[in-house]
Amino acid sequence: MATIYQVSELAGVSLATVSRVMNNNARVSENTRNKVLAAMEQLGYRPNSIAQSLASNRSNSVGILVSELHGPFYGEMLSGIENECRAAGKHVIIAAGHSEEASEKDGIEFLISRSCDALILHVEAVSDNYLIKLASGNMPVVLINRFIPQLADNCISLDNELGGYLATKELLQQGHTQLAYMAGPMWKSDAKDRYNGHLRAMAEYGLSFNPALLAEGDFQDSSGSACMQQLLAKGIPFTALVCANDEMAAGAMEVARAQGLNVPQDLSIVGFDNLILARYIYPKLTTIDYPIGEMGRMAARWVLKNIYQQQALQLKNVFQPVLVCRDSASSITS
Amino acid sequence: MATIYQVSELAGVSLATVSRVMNNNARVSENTRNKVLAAMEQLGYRPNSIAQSLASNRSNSVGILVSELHGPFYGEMLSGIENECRAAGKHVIIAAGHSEEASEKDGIEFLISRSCDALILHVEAVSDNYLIKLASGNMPVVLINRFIPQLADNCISLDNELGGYLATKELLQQGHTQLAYMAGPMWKSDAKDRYNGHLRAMAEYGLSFNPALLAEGDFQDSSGSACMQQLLAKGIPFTALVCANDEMAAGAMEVARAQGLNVPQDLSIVGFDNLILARYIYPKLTTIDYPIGEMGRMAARWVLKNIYQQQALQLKNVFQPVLVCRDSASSITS
DNA sequence: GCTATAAATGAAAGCGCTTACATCATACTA
DNA sequence: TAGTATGATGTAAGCGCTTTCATTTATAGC
Repeated sequence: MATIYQVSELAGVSLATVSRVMNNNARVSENTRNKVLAAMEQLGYRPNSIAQSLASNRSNSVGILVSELHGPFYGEMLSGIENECRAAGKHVIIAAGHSEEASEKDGIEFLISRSCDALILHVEAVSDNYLIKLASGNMPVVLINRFIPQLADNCISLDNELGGYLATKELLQQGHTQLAYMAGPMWKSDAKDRYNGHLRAMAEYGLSFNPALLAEGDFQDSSGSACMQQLLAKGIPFTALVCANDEMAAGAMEVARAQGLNVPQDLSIVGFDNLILARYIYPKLTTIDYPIGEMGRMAARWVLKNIYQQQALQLKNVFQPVLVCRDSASSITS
Repeated sequence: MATIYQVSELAGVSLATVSRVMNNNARVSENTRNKVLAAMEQLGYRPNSIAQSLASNRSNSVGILVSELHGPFYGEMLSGIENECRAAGKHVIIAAGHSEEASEKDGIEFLISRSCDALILHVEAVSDNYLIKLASGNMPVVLINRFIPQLADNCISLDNELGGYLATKELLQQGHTQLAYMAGPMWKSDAKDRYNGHLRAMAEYGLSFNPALLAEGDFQDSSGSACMQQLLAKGIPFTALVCANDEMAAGAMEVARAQGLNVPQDLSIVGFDNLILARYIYPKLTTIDYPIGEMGRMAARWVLKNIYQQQALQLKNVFQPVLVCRDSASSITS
């Protein structure tokens, strides 16, 4: 690999000059610039970005931490971020936190040690305080899917409470009065918020919620199946089920079908997230759209604007969920 | 951020010694080691990996290029790689190539300039020659889902031809004789191989394939729907359909249902890949398992063994696809 | 005790860049 | 024409590490 030194030699200039034409941040005469470019071309020169980072203390790369690399949710988010960054000539370094505190911290430290210019984090296990402290350092931080009042400007979040409310309201409007709720792990704020939205809608319609019809899963489809079994086993009738995410809804639907329940005739189901799979499931899932790709893009824009001086960009911190009507929920037929 | 120099000062040793205890690659007396560790602890020292990379010309990170960051397929693969790497203390830098030649090359060059120790590539648009040339340089390269004879050792691939064969054979064994085939884009080698496997199975059963019952899609679900419409529009009867991947199968199934066809009673469908969604679809999709997560892990192991000297690891280059029987294919009922 | 050998440590030269500062033409101003 | 901006380029000091080589110190043999 050619170095800047060889380029400067071939072009007959100093390395400072080569650096200048590379970075385009100081005047260089048309003539020398051309000589340098020709030399670069001839040598197939590619700047060593590690050396650039070390010298400039900037890396042109943004660090991203997600809980998992697989799964439809994170893929969409990563894709949104990467698209936006690449278009701006920035690169991404990705680590996974696996929803465990130690692992999340470890990932964050790795990204920092990698001299990222900013961090985009989707973290769940780490505490608010840790993040507040982190953000008070030199490393710019953006939080996705988490809202911390003291860091409001750095948070790109969804109004989960509203989402839970909308999901439930849809069912209520269709005349259902006996609803079950399948929650995510309640220690996660999004799971709790969605549940609170549910309760608000219920209250608004003057319905009291039967705690026996609440099941807590872990956002995976298998727990959706398990929870559904639990709920049915209780023998308390319900005509509608709101699930805290699509994957659990899919698991639940499978069990329902296995037990001879028709969806939506016997049981209406509403999900949350609007994953791709919501369209594949049969019947197609009515759900709440979570614009995670767009939110990823927005987090990237936050970085572009605040770190890379792209002033023109418009930012938006809180996204509104929207109901997507498909086939899994219908008005009560009995 | 503390530097190695501050640590050495606090511990009262030279920076060379600090470096030695960090890297654990030279003898340091128990006594000094403890002093250094204590100093590190006290300062909250984290080595700057950029500087480490520049000095050592090793980065402890492996570069990964995938076509897309979203989608169930790549997520699984990335996850497999990341898990294996992280367990070994290596990190991943990810770029997307978007199946376009320029973009793939650009991504590869970025990863190289980032001083990755090795590259794991899932590329489609770039030529064999380019890859052969790349691999002949200093940068170790592993190819996933692509087989190039000259680079056989560096390829982790699936026997796609066998997969196509197995999918078709399953249908043939169930008594179907009128089969349609929905291919992926034929310029991609995996699409072609799968199709060839289909032809082999047909030939083995003494059936000639009717070219009118071949449709070429692009591996997306929307093209699955479009192709299905085309096929049905021709009015040539067929009782079974083999799809070159699950997503197209999902699209096709939707159209079939819309046209009043019951799966599998009226039409048997077999997919390929065994994505998560294959389990969610109704009826559950019979398909060919593509162990992409496992293959990602294997690619990572290749790197660990060949680059990071973890000799003990066992490698495997070619994976065998396996039929997964579910509900979308059944013996002919008429 | 004194040398031969090995173990522990330090000094210093990079790795490939960026960037503050110095230098040298050239073009204006008065 | 001297004096001064101004633009173009070069010089050299780092950035925070690794690693070679030299030096010092401990260990052992006799």
